Amino acid sequence: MSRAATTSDSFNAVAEPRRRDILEFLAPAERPVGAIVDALGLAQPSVSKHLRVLLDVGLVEVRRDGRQAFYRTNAEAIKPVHEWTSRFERYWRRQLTRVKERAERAERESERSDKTTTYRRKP
Amino acid sequence: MSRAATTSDSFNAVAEPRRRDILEFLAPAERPVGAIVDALGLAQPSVSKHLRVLLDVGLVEVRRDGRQAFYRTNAEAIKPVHEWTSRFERYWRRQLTRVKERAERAERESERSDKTTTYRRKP
DNA sequence: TTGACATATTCCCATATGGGCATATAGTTG
DNA sequence: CAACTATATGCCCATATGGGAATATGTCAA
Repeated sequence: MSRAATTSDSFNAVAEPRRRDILEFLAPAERPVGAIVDALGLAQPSVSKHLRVLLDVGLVEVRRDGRQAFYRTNAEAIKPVHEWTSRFERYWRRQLTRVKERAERAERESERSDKTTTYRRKP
Repeated sequence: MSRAATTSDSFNAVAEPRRRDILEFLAPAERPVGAIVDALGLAQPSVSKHLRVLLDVGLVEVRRDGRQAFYRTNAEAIKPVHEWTSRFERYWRRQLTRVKERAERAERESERSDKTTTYRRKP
């Protein structure tokens, strides 16, 4: 079935670096498409397409005035992502604690070796 | 150039619903691959592939013991995503305020019509 | 060594982009 | 109406998946 459509949810829409840039740019105040093009140095069609995706998932809103289209970030649509990541807050806090304890322990006991090892890619 | 590789960053890795499920499942404690397969009802090869992606971006860690591989969520790798979304917190708070004010105003003044309209897709 | 068990890889395929470029749509102005 | 401006779409193409099935790799037990 291939990949899920970016059009379906905020998580996918936000996975695109350029779209994140656009969202940041449009968060303080609404801007016409041309301003985004100038500010981010992207091609106009490209910006329109990204805006289309963002609009489809509700991450931005538009206000048309004459031949211009003023877009603006709809911050509320980012909340779901924020909330999802928040569920892990307790865990990374806990991990930090563990790391600290481990460091202090290592400082006390000079040396030792574990039977099992924990790997992490791309160190 | 096509789409950015999911392998490159947490944002893309987390865009996959199944991978989010896996991360949640592995957050409380490490689990062997088989446990994930059973718990989420996914095919074993599929799980291995998702774990591979998560491992590449550092979202999980492995501890090998015999023929089993115990995976565990590395919550800290989710922080960047959390922090990025946090930058919009002030905006959605502000928006909520605006919405509330608008509602109260509407309650007072019976009717009125705006010159410009704000659209949102897929209402 | 052989066979069972736990994971990881590889192949193949259908689908979804994202970028570049050209063109279609409006809305504006002379 | 014609020329111009601001955006939106359509096309084509290279690339990255994700799932399913089959197979490879590694480990343990008899």
